[in-house]
Formats: sequence, structure tokens, C-alpha cells
Amino acid sequence: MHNDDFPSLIDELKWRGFFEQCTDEDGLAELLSGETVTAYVGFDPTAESLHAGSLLPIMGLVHLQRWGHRPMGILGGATAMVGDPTGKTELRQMLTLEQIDANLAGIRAQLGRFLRLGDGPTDGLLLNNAEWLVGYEYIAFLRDVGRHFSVNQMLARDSVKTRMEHGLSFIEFNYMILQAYDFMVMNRDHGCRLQMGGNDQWGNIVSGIDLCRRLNRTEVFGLTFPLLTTAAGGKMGKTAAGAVWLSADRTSPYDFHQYWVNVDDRDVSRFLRLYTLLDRPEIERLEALSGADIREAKRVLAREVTTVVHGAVAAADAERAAAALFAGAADADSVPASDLPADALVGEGLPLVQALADCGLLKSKGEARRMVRQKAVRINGYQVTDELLRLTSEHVRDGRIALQVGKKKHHHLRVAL
RNA sequence: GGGGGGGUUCCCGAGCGGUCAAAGGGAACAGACUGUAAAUCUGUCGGCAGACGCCUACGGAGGUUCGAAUCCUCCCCCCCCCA
Repeated sequence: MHNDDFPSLIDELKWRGFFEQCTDEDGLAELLSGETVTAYVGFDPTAESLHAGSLLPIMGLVHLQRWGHRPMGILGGATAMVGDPTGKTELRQMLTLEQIDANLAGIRAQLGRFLRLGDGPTDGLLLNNAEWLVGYEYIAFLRDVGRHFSVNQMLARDSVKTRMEHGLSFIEFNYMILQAYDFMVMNRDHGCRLQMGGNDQWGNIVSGIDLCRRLNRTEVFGLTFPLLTTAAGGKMGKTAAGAVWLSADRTSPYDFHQYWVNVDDRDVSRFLRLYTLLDRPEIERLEALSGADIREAKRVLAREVTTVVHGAVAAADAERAAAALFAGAADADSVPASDLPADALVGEGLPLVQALADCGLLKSKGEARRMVRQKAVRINGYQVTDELLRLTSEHVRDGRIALQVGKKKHHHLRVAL
């Protein structure tokens, strides 16, 4: 239970940037140094895959486990059927039980890549709060749990206040109580002593701590992570195309890798600390780089994160593909590609704008036409000037046509001859 | 339940009978510059069409008009005040 670079888990979390605030730092530090602590983080089961934004709490659990503690995840299966007021401006879409089950399976598989899950003393566990919430009867819940909550206190929570001006439905208002109840159950049934989460969860975590004290007469702790925004002010893990998913089906390993290569210079240091398990000397070496050398730090960042999420092989493929593309070579196998039947190219051929839209590189033929006008489109590396150009067999090189939009978007059409 | 204010293109936000695919800003995308970064400058930014143009869009459904995001009716949703 130690680490060469840091005297304690909390020290490491602080250095890496995970520590925003803690309900009782000294108490928690003592607890962590004395025994195996079970801690959990809640995840939204809103999709069958987690996205890059979830990487922060996941890594928080990873560090916990590395320090010999027991990480747990709660899928808000029941709460997803209600909606979460925290930091959201609109009522979230409600999910059905079937959707949640499917999402749970997907998320479980993903967490398994980061955490050692199982039944051992420090093996992680993933639970669905629907297990203990769905069957609970209203009157019973009010009697058992509701009486411990003060509406006055609830109204004072930031998560509620920020929703006051735009409206907050009663079921959303209850989210805090449900989440507090989760913590109480985790403590009672699994000996969980710590809940972690984004700082927007602070109020909910504190409510859970109160409930544990009242119902279980136990002392439990809360620790929150900072709410990350990118240096450019955007949400972490979001691009114009949408979220950066951890699932290869939703975000290809290549695109995932490129997301990290393309982060803002100002974010590199923070991200290395948060999202990689590199040791402190190595991170400090990379942080010392400046100017164009920062690219090396970005390459390492991309390689490390992609390796954890998609495996070493996929990470190496993505890296090789990127290197080939940006070095000008057009023969990389890992570039996103799709198949094109050879007969599409016979005769008149296939309009380029059609191909660009069909392969997903661009959203519409109109956009494709505009891009060509802006000299942004290249075929096999050669700039296209004619928006009416049609693809024919003449464009096939080594069994494929390399399409490129701008400097960073690539797609290959594999032509089956 | 009563009174007032609102719902506009990804977001904010103008428009208040034709000149509106809809000002302005932000985001985004492309070009130049560069380091697959930032900043800056330029351009683009609903769909289809080579083009004329056509279609879809201003909470929903109807209506008035040659013509509606703009006027009328009903409905839905949000905010504020009163009960």
C-alpha cells in the first residue's frame, strides 16, 4: 500500500488534480492509511458506453484500487428513470428498464478494462441502484427516508438553486434523496465508507453522509473531483461531432487517439496527470517540454489513454495511421475506411460529393460542395478543384481511394475489384 | 384559478405582414499562418439542384391574407407576481 512517488493516496490524488474538496480530509486520510476502504462513484447509465468525461471518476477509482482499496460503481438505473437536476438545464430523457439493462452491461464491460472486478477483497463491484429503489413503496420510503430530510436544506443546495430559475420538477427534486439513500445502502450493505464524484455532486454526497449518520450511525466521507473544462472553455470529452466515447463502435480508436493528440497545449499537463498512470518523474519530464516539443507529450498522452481504453494493439495502429497520414503517406491500414463496390465506379463514375457524404466524412452533399470550393478536399493527396468531379476506377490506388477533408479528416474507400 | 412575460436556425439573441433561410455574438468547419497547438486574418455555416430554382424551418394545430416567424383562434411548455 505505497507508492514511490507519493506518501499517500490523497497526496497522489491532489498532485494529479483529482482533489477538489473533501468532507473531512484528516479523518479520511487516517481511514485510508489504516484499512482497506470501500469507495464508490455513481455513473449515469444514459448510454451503453461511457464517454471521455467519465474518465475522470474512473481514474479516481483506478488510483483507489492501486492503493489497495476497493472501488465500486453504482449505475443510476433507478435515478435515470427520474432525471438528474444536477447542473443540467433541462429535464433529461427518461429511460426504460430494458435500455438501462443494456447500458449497464456495456458500461460494466468498459469498467472492466480499468478496474479489476470480482469478489476479492479489493476487487471492484458494479451495482445498479434499481435493485434497492425500484420496489420501494412511496409511503414506506417517505416514512423511512423522507423524514430525515429538510426541505429548507435541500432548497439551499446549489444544485437545486441553479435549477430554480429554469424550473425543476418534483421528481428531479427528489434525486438528492435517492442518491443519499444509495450511499446509505452502500454503507449498510457493503461497508462503503467513501463516495467520490464530480464537485457538482457535493450536495448530494453530503446529504448521503447525513443519512448514513442518522440511519446507520456510521461516519462516512465524501471527496469530489474538479469539474473539468478544456482550456478553450469547452466540456471535457466533447467535440463538434459530439461526445468522445470509450466504445470503439461509437468513436473509432483512431478518432479517439486523435482527440488526445489534438488537445490544447494548455491542457496537456493536466491531462497527463489525470488520465495516464505514468509515474511522476515521466510526467514531469513531459511537462517540461515547450514549443513544438509539446507534441511529444501529446503523443505520449494519446498513446497512454488509447492503450488503456482500446488496448495496446489498437493504440499502436492508431498511432501508426496518424503518423503515416500526417507524414503524407496514404497507405495506412488503420485509417477509417468503408467498402465501395467496384461497379459504383464504372461508366460516369460516382460523384465525389456523393461519396464524401455517404462515407460520413461530411454531413451532406451541400457541405461537400462547399468544402471543395474552399479547397479543402483531397483525393489521394491531390487537391480537388472541380466540385462536379466523379470518382472512377482511375482514382483507385492500391485497391482504395484516399479521401481527405481538411488536414485532419481522412477516410479510405476500399474498392473490391 | 387570476394577471404579466416568454418559447426563433447547435447555443445566446434580434426580427414583429413582403426586401427572412431569418441581424448580431458564440460555437463549429475550411483556407492562410503554424507545431496535427494557441492567437490572428479570410471564408463558410438547413436540405436538394450544375444553375434558374425548389423544399423544409421560427413551440403545436388551424385560420385571415396575393403573401405570416411576424395578425387571429385553440392547445402545449417555461418564467414572474397574486390566490
